[in-house]
Amino acid sequence: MSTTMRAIQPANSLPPRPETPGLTADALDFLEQFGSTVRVRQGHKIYGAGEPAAFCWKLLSGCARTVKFMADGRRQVAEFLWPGDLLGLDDVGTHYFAAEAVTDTMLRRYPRSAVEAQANRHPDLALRLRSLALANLRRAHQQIILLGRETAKERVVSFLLDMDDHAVTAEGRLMVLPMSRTDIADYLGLSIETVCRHLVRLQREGILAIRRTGIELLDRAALREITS
Amino acid sequence: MSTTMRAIQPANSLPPRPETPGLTADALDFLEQFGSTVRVRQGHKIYGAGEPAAFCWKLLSGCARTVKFMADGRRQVAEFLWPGDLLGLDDVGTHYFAAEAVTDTMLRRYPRSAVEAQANRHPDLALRLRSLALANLRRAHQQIILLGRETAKERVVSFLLDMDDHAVTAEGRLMVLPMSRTDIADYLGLSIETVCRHLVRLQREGILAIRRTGIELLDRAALREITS
DNA sequence: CGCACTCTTGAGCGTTCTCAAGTGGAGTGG
DNA sequence: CCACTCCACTTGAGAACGCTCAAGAGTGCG
Repeated sequence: MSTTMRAIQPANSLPPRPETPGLTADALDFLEQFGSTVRVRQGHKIYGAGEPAAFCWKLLSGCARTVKFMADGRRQVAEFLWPGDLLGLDDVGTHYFAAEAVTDTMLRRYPRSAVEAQANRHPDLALRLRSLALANLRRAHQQIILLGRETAKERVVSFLLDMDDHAVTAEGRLMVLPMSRTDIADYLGLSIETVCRHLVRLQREGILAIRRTGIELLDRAALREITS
Repeated sequence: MSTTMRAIQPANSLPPRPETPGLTADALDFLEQFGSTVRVRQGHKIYGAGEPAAFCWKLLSGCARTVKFMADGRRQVAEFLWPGDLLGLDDVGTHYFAAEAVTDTMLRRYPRSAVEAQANRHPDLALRLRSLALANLRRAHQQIILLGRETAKERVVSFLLDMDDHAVTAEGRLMVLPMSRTDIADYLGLSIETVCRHLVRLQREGILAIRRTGIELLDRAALREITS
């Protein structure tokens, strides 16, 4: 598979919506000796669907996505990745999803053979890897509920609240969304127009403001009310 | 979380649609000493959402489902479980989904503390647990694509092909579906009426026959064509 | 300034949903 | 054994939500 494993949960004021265990990266630190740093430019692939899962990756900077195409071109985005997140650990033989850079990214790449070998010798690393897989699984299950049973408006709001934990810029209020509307639509199982319209509708309700460079959340309580 | 971990992949003539690694249950065998056998009747809960994940379970016989309710009653079924499948292993602290018996079931129950303790000492068990988590993750990702980007007709057909691997009766052709239409609808993110209508439509096309006790697949090639 | 691209807006359509009624077994009690 | 009830499933009609197609607005870049 191609999703990701969230390695570090940043200590935000708002707790992240996916309730992940408090993981730190320390148990992975001694893998550093096997790592190499890679740069992937905006829009380019990190790894492809169907390719052997020879490496796993840690996102150092930028934003990435995991995607899968259907035969006729329909696309599903499974996850967005943020600095500190791990990619490619959830595929056994070959990658199920592809991974692509949403913005210019820097990554650290580790051979899977080294990871597996170390995991065999260090129970704490094995436990960490399992915890990461389970944290990913929980997020996948949350996405299943979102896609299976939430309305378009609820999906957009859920997305905004999720992004609120990740995409906040240093200068306060404005939430910068590095991904395109198309990415958001394919992540939420909607059309790009539906995403647009609901954002505009929320803006008219005074809940948010759409800016040139991002979105400003004006009434988080109202957003949380919508997702109930 | 509350989904399941598929322990054994039965050697069917048709390969199962989710490409899981070839797992056998042997590495879990020495947990048997900690297990106890439990019977859960049709419709009753095995464990509830939000409850501490104190046990994990192996389904010995019958069929089970993992479900989650939204505040207003909307329901999502995450998975159906079959004999040999493991439940409850994918939750860290508390169960995210609930698990319920679709039919009368027999289960084997293991304390998580014992599982964790053994996993710490036996790297092969730790690896097995991780493989199970990753197999579950892959199936969750397949469900995400189904829910995000497939049409109602495609979802119903995907479901039928999945069930074809599990629910086959000994007496040949008839596929017995132990779960209700409501379960199927909540699994596929559809309304019960939409599931019905598409089944009838497929029957009219001569692809299947709806029987009192189940469904007979008449043209599997046509079904596979639909999911492309 | 013009081109390319993303995002927004509009109109109309279609799939799916909701609400409602009807059907048919399975089980129960007379 | 036959009514009666209950429940799951099916079928129908109409509405609603989200999609498609199309055009327009805004932005960045050469």
